[in-house]
Amino acid sequence: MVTLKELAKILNVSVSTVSKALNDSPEIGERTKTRILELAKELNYRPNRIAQQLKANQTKTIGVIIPTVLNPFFAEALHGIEQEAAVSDYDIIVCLSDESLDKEIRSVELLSNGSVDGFVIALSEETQIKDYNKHLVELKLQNLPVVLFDRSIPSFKGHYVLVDDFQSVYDVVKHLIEKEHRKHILLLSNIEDLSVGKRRIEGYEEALKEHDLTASVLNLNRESDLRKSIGTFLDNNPQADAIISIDHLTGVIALNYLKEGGKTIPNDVSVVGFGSPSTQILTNPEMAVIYQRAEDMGKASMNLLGKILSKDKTLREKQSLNRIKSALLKGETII
Amino acid sequence: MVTLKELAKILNVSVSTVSKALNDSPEIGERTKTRILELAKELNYRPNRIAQQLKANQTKTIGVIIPTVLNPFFAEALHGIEQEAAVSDYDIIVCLSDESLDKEIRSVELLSNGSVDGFVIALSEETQIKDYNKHLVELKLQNLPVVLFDRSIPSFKGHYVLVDDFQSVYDVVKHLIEKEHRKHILLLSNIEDLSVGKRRIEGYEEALKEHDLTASVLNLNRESDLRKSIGTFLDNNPQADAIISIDHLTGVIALNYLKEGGKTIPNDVSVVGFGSPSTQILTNPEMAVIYQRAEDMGKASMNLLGKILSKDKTLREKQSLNRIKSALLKGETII
DNA sequence: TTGTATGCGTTATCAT
DNA sequence: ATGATAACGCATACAA
Repeated sequence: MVTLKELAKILNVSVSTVSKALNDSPEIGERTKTRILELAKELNYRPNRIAQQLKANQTKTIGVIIPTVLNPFFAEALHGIEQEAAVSDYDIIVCLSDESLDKEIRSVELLSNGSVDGFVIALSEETQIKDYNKHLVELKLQNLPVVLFDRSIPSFKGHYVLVDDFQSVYDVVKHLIEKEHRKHILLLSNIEDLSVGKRRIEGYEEALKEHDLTASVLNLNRESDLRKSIGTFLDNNPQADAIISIDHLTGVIALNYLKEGGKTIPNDVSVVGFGSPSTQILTNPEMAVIYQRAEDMGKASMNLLGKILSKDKTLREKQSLNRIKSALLKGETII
Repeated sequence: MVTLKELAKILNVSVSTVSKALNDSPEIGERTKTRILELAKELNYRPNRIAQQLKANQTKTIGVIIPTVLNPFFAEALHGIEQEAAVSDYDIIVCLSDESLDKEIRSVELLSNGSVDGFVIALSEETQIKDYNKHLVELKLQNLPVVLFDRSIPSFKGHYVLVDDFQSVYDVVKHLIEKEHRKHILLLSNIEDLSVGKRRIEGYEEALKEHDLTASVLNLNRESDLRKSIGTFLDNNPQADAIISIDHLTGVIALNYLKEGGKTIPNDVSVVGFGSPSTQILTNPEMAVIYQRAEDMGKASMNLLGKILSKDKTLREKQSLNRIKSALLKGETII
């Protein structure tokens, strides 16, 4: 890597002159400026980012911790985060928790040592179940801003980006009942342990209750053979005229199963799932989906974090704090 | 952030003593060591990663540049990369090229300024089409190791992690012909512009040629309405008794279309697609898939890069190079 | 056993 | 207009 020092040596000027010239400081004369600029270009000089980060006490990097990237929802969210980060010149460091609290904690610790300026996190399933918050509190203590999205835990108050899962399912079920005159609506889930799952099921139950219909929920979270379980469930509920799936998978499976059983979709049975347009293309007729705007949530989260980072005085506080620290260490007195 | 300096101040020892103690140097006495360790723990001291990186001229971070994370193949590959990186204590910075050469170049430039120790890259479609390699050559020049996976370009020689796409498709088609006695095998593709797409189509054509069968390929790369195009194509080829899809999408669509048209899968028509087990769960009966071991490729790529990084003398060279540089700058003579 | 000095590459303050 | 110096936080060769 070409450094300032080398440029300075070659041109017989001081390092600070080179630095100022490259930063287009008005202090430097035009002639020397061009000389320096030209050489820098020729040698393809690029300021060492790490050194800049150390100096500025700022990394322009965000830590992103999500459960997995295999789930299309998080893949899309990550895409949104990356896009939004790019426009603000932020890099993202990605860690995957695999739905494990332990890995999540380790990732937080790994990155909260100066590696990043802030975090965008989707909590792991285990974190939610255990309602564990110490690692998040620790970040707060260190003045590292965090934005949580999609999943929340009661014990931690902070910046959240969430959609109203209760309302969205409630609305859909209400529509099925009132507009499509459905009376036997089944709910399929493999995410009932998650906060979003719970909320969605509540929305379903509430809508049914208001119309004096009975709820029928199939929980598959720890099920391995999804298709078999769903098949059995559907066979046991032949009167079903609507299915609502609250994840991105069970709806597709149910729809295929029903079609194979000779049902016409959506005439005989309405099938509504969660997901995004890319989920829909896989079924024919296209399954109705509650459009989970994962990408938008990602963007919104990153955007929020960016605002916090720029507005927050944390940065300036850090800077001045450092001055104070230095002074104290030298034994000076602070006014 | 708590620093060495602060710990030193509090305990009335020097910074280097603290540093050595925390790195468990045998130079330091047991008593002082424990004192220091305890305080460090109490104040939750964590070495500033950026400073360490600057000092060591090494970031323990890998730049990952992939076209997108919305395509399950790359999502899985990323997952593999992350896993493998984690075991070697590497962080990964992820950039998405969106299949654009321009974004890919920018990402490379963004990260090749000391931010990362090496790269794992899946080239963008545009990069492949244009056979552009300057940014990669530039990395070589800077001694930044690169591992490319899944997609190759003729003009760049370097570390590649690829699967034999020709062979895999060739084998499958041969099997369809010889074992399942299929005679009218259609190929569906929406990736014919990519190197992998080309190779797969060649494998298909070769196998057909050897049996004197005629190839029939549907290229959909720039098609917007996949389902409609596929439907028309299938309608125009009613004699088809096998479909091979060389991407992760068109096979699923074709299978659903055929089933709806009353065909029995796989009795009437065999359908084989590309993808992974998670693709299969979406269709019923499960579509046969050529298992694209995306995760393994990701792991292999990262693993290879890790080996290059550790074995390569680059590091030591860098170190000694720095000494030499320093010496030269001071005007000293090198022996 | 502990401390001093130096350097990683950059930027900013203060002299000249 | 240019340069010397210090500082960011850490690690290490060298002194004591």
